[in-house]
Amino acid sequence: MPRSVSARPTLPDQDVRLSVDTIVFALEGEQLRVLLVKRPVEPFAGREAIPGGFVESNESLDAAAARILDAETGLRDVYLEQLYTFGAPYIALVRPPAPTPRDGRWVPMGSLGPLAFDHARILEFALQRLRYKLEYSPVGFRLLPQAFTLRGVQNAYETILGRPLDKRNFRRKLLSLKVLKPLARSAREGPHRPARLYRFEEDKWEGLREKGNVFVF
Amino acid sequence: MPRSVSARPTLPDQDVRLSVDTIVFALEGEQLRVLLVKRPVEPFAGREAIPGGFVESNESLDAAAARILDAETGLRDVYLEQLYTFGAPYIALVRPPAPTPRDGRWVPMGSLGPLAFDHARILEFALQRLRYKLEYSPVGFRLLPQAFTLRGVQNAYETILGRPLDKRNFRRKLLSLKVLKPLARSAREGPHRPARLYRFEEDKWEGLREKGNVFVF
DNA sequence: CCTACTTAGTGTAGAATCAACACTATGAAG
DNA sequence: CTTCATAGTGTTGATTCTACACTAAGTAGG
Repeated sequence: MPRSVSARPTLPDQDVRLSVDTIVFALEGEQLRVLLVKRPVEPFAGREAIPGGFVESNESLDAAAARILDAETGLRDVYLEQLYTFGAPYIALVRPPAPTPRDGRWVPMGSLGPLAFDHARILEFALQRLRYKLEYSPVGFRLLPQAFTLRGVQNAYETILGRPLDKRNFRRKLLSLKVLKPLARSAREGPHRPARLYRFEEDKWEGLREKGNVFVF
Repeated sequence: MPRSVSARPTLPDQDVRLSVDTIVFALEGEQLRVLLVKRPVEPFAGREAIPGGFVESNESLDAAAARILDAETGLRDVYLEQLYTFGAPYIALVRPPAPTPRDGRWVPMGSLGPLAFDHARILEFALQRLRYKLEYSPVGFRLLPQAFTLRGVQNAYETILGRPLDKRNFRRKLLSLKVLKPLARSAREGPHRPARLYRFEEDKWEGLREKGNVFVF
């Protein structure tokens, strides 16, 4: 299965090798300390760095992490955990109408068949990430058209989270963030009362987190 | 700088190559959909999979992700974000007394000098992770001795979070999780009233998240 | 044995936040 | 002008969070 690793970009061009870095924390009195080693070689010879090294062929990442940590610092038998379980780190979000892919097909998350590798687990994980991310970042709006209705946002959230949300509570909370700009035009679809359209104001979002503001449903 | 990538373990032994996988989400009506492609080659030929491919030498991960997505699905100009910013995915936690490393040295998080690569940013990120993780997982106890006092836990949390916590609120909340087992013995250090010792019960933690229980200070 | 010292350990009240809930307003279509 | 379907709006009770101060107990020293 794919694993999280890192490649040192400062390596010679020929063949990329994989490196694992390990951040070691310890508490000492009132301080949180981290273990650094001095690099004996270029690049950055002499600079302090997080312990890390290259994965050998046929070696698991877990094994490599343990081996390298031992080799570089002499530490062994410590609690070691992979910070992220999976290594395929890209998520893409597209706005509707979803483009028709030249190859591949769109599959509802609810009806996945058997997948290659451990891709099923990766997808599950990515969905989890997306859910968590909804709470503290504006990723949701990247899945919506530039102009959207409040109902549209709520639908998106409900779809992603997989549960219904209270309309009034949702609107109150969303609007209280003051990141949406009401547009002049309103949506006209169906023979019903059209809803107001909004636009997401990227810049207004900045600093919300610092102010302790979150967006949890 | 190191980047998040994944290695397909099913590759021939000789030289490991790097792959990037991209999960593409889109909303369609009431469904969250994901883009899958059929693998044309072994391993898992014919199986559906997340679009992904190998990074070329001298190619950045961002560039590789975009290139591969385009090549495999024809999608371009979508919002692409690296799920995790850094690729060094291991964090180790050691209990006091912190072992003396054969090489390297312990550095307080507060007084880091210049570091190799982008390790400063990685450390900052790891600390963030550790803080977040405190809230929903029992990692904190991995930094403490097997037997600890409530004050000890609070000190650890205060150190990691970098801010003082209310003693009574902290104890109430921690004990309400019912994951600590009081021990018979109590701590004897200093000429003062010794505090009760507790042990963390790993198994009691399981399922706390499901029950919607979190541990935020 | 008594006193002093220092940390352990405990409860409450007011504020803020969350969750549940139902009706009126408005535009389109016929 | 009536019908229909969705848009849009406040309040209340429950829960959770935060701020805050005193008594209890063990050790050490006289």
